[in-house]
Amino acid sequence: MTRPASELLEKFDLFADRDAGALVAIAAAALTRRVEAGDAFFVQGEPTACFYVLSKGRARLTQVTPDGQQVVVRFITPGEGFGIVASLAGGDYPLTAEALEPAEAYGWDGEAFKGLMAAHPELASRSMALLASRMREFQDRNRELATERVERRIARALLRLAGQSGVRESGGVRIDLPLSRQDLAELSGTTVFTVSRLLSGWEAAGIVGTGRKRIVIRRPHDLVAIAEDLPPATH
Amino acid sequence: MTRPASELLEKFDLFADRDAGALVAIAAAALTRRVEAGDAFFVQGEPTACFYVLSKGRARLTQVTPDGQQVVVRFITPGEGFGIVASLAGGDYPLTAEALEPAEAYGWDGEAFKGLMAAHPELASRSMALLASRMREFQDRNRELATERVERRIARALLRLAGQSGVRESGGVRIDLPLSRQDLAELSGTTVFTVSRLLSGWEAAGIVGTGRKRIVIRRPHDLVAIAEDLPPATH
DNA sequence: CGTATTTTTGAAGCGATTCAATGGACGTGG
DNA sequence: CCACGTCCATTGAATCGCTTCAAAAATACG
Repeated sequence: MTRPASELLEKFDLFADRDAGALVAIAAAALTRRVEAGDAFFVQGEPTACFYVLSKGRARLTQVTPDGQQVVVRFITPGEGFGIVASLAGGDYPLTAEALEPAEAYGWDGEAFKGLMAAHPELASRSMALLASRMREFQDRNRELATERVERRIARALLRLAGQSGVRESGGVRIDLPLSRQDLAELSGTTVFTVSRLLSGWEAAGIVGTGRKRIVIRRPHDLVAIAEDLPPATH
Repeated sequence: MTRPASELLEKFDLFADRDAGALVAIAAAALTRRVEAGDAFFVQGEPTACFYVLSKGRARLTQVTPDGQQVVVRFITPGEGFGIVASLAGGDYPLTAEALEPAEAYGWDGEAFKGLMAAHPELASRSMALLASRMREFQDRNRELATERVERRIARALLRLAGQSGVRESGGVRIDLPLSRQDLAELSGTTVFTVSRLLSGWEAAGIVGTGRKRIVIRRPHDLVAIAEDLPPATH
């Protein structure tokens, strides 16, 4: 277990604006953890240990229902935290954090993190703002799941992913994640089949380009039109 | 704007275990607000002002989509807080808090609340634990909306409401809220019609008793069986 | 007692799922 | 480098759960 250099922490939203002393203290309490592609930082149901901030790689948060159905909660890219809810509420991890590629994260023991927040109130307030913004995401997704049709939900999911992990590329924005149709289905509450059908349609219309675990948004505007249920723009 | 007596605050989870001095300071920063049945503490889209804890009455948190569809986010009973997310994340209120009966709440200005949390770290940690547990609720509801059928979702919604506002009564547990079929539909992501049909069926089976804005759970066990998709118990 | 709101019920239709089977991409080992 | 096995993606056809719309019944309220 090595410790991250305090300078590395500055890059992360959660620790931004902290003074050097605070960063050193935060870094001193951290541990570094490396995980292979396919392995998990933590698994749903095991007792809560750490809160993490991803430094390298990508991860996927999933939840499985008692009867084995899986839901993708969100994807994590470097700089984002995961396991916050668990480390604050205690109990067991409510979800699984799996590395999609070789990944590395800094972790803090629940108690250590609480101690740090007590010592650095600004850290506490940032954590709460982070939690609050995640709450909004969830509220929005809830509303979407409750009121919108699959097509719009998938369009929205793609746009969100593009915002989070999109990279500009010749002819569009590529979603820089190993994103299968299955993932997309579990993210938007539908089935692989429906996702496949819709993406095929969009590809034929030139709105997206697809490949195995690969999606490029060629006409973001048209995708927004679908997400917002606007009349499709004429070309 | 009167101020609540500090003794009154003790009853609330959020302020439990605070010492007398802290309670006095918290009470001093509070304002009391009374609202008529049907009126709102705040409306979705208006700039964030206060975080509230309900002291009397019932309230309902709703969100409307851009195209006018409404979703019920949750019901609030005395002792529960609302507007937390907004007061921490800032910006506009993401939802509307409407009183279902004459209601009263203690409120704290966003800045004041942050100040109190800085001064009383235990309050901050409780707030975070509260946020975290709300997060879990949302995650769960998300998963349900994504994977379960309407019947199970409604059964779950009823059980949750019974846990929150249930009162024992001859022949079952009554949900002590003015709960319309419409509310239940907007809470579980379906239509009034489907809710009405299912409740009629359950009533015929003796699982629930219904009335206008009134629901009594007569056989909680059977409702759990539906929620968990177990084989129905034989009688 | 009349009006407004809430609830129920029926019939028709569709969006999305389910299941089965095929097709294509990738990586690995010979 | 090709051949194989595995995983991922596609497509079609059948089905069903739920919604939609229309209309009537029940309940509460002034």
